[in-house]
Amino acid sequence: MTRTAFLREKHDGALDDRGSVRLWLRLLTCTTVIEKRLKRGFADGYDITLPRFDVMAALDRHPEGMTMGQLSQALLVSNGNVTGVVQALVRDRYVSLAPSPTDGRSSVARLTQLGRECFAGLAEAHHAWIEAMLAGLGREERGQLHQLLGVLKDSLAADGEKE
Amino acid sequence: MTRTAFLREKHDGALDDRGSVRLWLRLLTCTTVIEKRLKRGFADGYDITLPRFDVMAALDRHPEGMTMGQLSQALLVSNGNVTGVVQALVRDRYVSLAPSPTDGRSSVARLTQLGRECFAGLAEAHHAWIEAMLAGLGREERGQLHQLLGVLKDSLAADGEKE
DNA sequence: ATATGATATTTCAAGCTTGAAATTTCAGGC
DNA sequence: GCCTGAAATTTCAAGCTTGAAATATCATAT
Repeated sequence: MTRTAFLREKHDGALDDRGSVRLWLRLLTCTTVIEKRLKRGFADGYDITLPRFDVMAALDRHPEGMTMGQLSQALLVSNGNVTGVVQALVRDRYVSLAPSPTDGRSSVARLTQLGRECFAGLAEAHHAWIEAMLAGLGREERGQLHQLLGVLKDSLAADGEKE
Repeated sequence: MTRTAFLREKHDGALDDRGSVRLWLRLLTCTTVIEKRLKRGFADGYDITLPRFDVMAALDRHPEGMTMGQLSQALLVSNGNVTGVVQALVRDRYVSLAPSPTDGRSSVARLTQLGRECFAGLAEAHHAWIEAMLAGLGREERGQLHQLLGVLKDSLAADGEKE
């Protein structure tokens, strides 16, 4: 019995068939599913959380270090949030915090040697999981999806300007 | 000065330009932005949270009521989660809980009259916000995006089968 | 009737997230 | 040197989320 797998969609079977809402729910469902699988993968195999991975990824691309504010901007999360996540990473010896030499209010976060080494493995797993989840999309489809999401991004930016 | 609005993308400027990861980050960014705006809109204008709205939306489409397990499945969240959100809605008189007549383990949640009335306004606002955020996409583009996300959903379902 | 495994739910600790308030530091103007 | 507004950060309460453990109930075979 080779039944084809399918995924329930959030609010499946909604009667209010307003297209824009259905599109949004589908977008939300895809993102949620991917995010949960990544989270699970990191938790099961590497004992790390997604937010911590995000911080490490940002720091990995900025060997010179990043301030809390820069991290907050790069990750689209609040300042207070970054504080907690970075503290956890410092406690685990993956990240070091040093006072900024140019601005007494800021401190600069950097990956430690241990952090860099661990992150290499994390990034590889992360990439492989995503590749597997996108395996059903051809090269052409990926390009189209990326392009359409770009249009959506622009639409969101335009809408965000209006207040 | 009419500068064109744009949106920062999570991990913008990543050096590891692996296409699948970039596609995922763009998907994540769009979803995150939309979700935050909905959340903000509900919090500012209606003093309600997104999870509570989700529960009310599910119940609105099931006037006969839903068990906790059904809510959990419909919303793709854990059982324990539903318990807390429903309790908050019961406290606010939007939802009623009654023991299931057929199964002593289950209780059935329903929208109260107050809940139904409030939800009508919430749903209208929700739809309008989404419509505004998608305003930059034409009819054709929406259809394509919806279709491609369907392909992605199938890909996720296929990948999920593999364990 | 009862034992047993399955099912529905709640409880709970740990972690993420936000926004607002408080704190510290900076940068100019005086 | 001081004052003042701006900027960077931390703190904190409230709320969401999960997964695991605990409870309670059901369904069935004996």
